[in-house]
Amino acid sequence: MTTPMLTKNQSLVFDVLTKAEAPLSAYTILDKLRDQGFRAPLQVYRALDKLLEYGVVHRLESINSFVACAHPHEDCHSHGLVAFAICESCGQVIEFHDHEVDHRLMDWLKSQKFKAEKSTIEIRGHCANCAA
Amino acid sequence: MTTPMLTKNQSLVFDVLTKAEAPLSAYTILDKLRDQGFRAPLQVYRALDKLLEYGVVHRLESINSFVACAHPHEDCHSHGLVAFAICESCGQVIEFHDHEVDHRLMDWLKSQKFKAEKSTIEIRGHCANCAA
DNA sequence: TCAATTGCGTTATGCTATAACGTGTGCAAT
DNA sequence: ATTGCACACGTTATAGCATAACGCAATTGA
Repeated sequence: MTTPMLTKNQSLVFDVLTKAEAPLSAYTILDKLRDQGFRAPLQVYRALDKLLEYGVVHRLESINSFVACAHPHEDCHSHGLVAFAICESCGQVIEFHDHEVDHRLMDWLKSQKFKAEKSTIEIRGHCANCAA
Repeated sequence: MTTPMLTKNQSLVFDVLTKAEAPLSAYTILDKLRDQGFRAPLQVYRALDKLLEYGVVHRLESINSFVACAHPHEDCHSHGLVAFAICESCGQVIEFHDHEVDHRLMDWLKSQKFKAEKSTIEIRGHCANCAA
């Protein structure tokens, strides 16, 4: 999908996520944008919905947070499953695409006649820096 | 880990999950146990915490729900990663263990010097019955 | 006996997400 | 030009998920 021009709210939310060093919750984003006129959660969620749809932002289900896509120039939908390693100390996220994991899972789903639509692969732990 | 004797609350919660045909949220479990004397969310969450620790229940992060382990006689921790296919129509969950996906992800994590602690693999879509 | 641990019950609170309403703007079709 | 539509936006209210903090009771082991 080609990403269309972002609206003002979408740009504000995207910028906050891009500049962040770790995933942010919707309410954290809201707080960071109060000075820009944001007042309610829906303003954030609506922008996030679009950014997710465009594939430029990912949602991390296991920590109820959002992160800018680490590969902004490619289409995340085109390189299959996305996996995330999330450091529970520093919050850093490493994004990972692997066709082999992808194929293996898809083969299994096929054998179950299961039609996949959305997938989540998230590993929580500690990154190289934080693993004491 | 050997599962110790369950307490009364833990047994009640576990029974509800075992008899359910789909994952249940903590608040749904609470409602089902009001007749048994449950009054507050914490009673459910505390039982769930223990059941998760014992490995007899799984948490589905992407839908904020809980499901009894499909392989109650084995130790889910011993066969590596667990993956779930979740039907968005009927709610049915198929649990899946695959060493190849496991190894592949673990190798990648190792290459990143990332110490994995908890993992989530969840695929949402439609099961064979519900895929129109 | 005393202290430590564990489970339990209760109240209150905080965090996450969406429903439902209405407004304004741009744009295409008639 | 006006009508109708689609879309983004703003606001208030509410629903749904999860935990903090308190105190009590039972158990265990030094």
